[in-house]
Amino acid sequence: MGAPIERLCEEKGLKMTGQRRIIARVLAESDDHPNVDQVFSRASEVDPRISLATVYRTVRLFEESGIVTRRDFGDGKARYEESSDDHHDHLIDVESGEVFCFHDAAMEKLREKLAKSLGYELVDHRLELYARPLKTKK
Amino acid sequence: MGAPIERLCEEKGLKMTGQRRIIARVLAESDDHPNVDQVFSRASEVDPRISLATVYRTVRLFEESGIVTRRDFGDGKARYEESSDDHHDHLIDVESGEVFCFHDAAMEKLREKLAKSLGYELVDHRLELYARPLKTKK
DNA sequence: TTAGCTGCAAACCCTTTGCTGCGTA
DNA sequence: TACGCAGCAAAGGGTTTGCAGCTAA
Repeated sequence: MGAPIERLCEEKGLKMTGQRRIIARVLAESDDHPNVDQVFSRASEVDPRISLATVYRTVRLFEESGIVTRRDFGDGKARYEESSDDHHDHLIDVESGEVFCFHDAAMEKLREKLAKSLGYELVDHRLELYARPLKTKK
Repeated sequence: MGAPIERLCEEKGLKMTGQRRIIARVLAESDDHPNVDQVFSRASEVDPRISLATVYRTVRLFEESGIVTRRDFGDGKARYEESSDDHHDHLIDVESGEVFCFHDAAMEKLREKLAKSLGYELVDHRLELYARPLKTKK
């Protein structure tokens, strides 16, 4: 890990700057879908001279390059996660705000079927479950 | 129709102003999930003196009162639709931008099951299918 | 009459962008 | 060296809000 980003910058003729390296690492090490402010503060811990504008630019660059995926869980702030092959969905714990990923094949199939039955070909989707921890006992 | 909003304003001790009546009617008559600008321009056709701020305030008031539901299809603008009992989902035609509502019981059941299997109780969800019309023939 | 509402414009928040100096290749 | 990149601050787009006058009840 760490390598893919540098390889990609090469491929695209991009310069591998210190800032990009740091932001890439922050994103790779975060599994909590951080928003830009969070990426910014984590990157700032490594190098306090990084600016918010650079984080915005870099994160967008990475998104356009397919390295990261932008998410939007309805709080008005974009969140980012490393791109992965499995098209997973998210469960948001409404009490803690934590986000969990999951993948369900049956659901995926159902989505395809549904779109087709409506005369459409699925190109993307968004599924978020907002849920509260089950109280197994009082 | 039309009545429910007035009844609700009474219940909440709200004044039934001309603006609210117009905005309520616009929302009731729209089935295309308009954003605030669209509500504003439709309301302006009825009474050009209505301000954008009033539309924002009213639409929010209606949302808090449960009369309308706010949606967010990822374009950065809130969209509104009359609240309904069926928890339907949306299919967005990525070519035309049109939005269709649908409801699928199997999917609903699957969501509940999934949340439970993760140790959660579902309180809300969001499902959007972004799709392209099937070309049945050239 | 009066509490609540509207219009206007300014303020907010997140995000993008123009410009100038800096650093990678 | 040269072009791309970073930092700063200002601008942008959607949404909210402070204030003073207006209006439904």
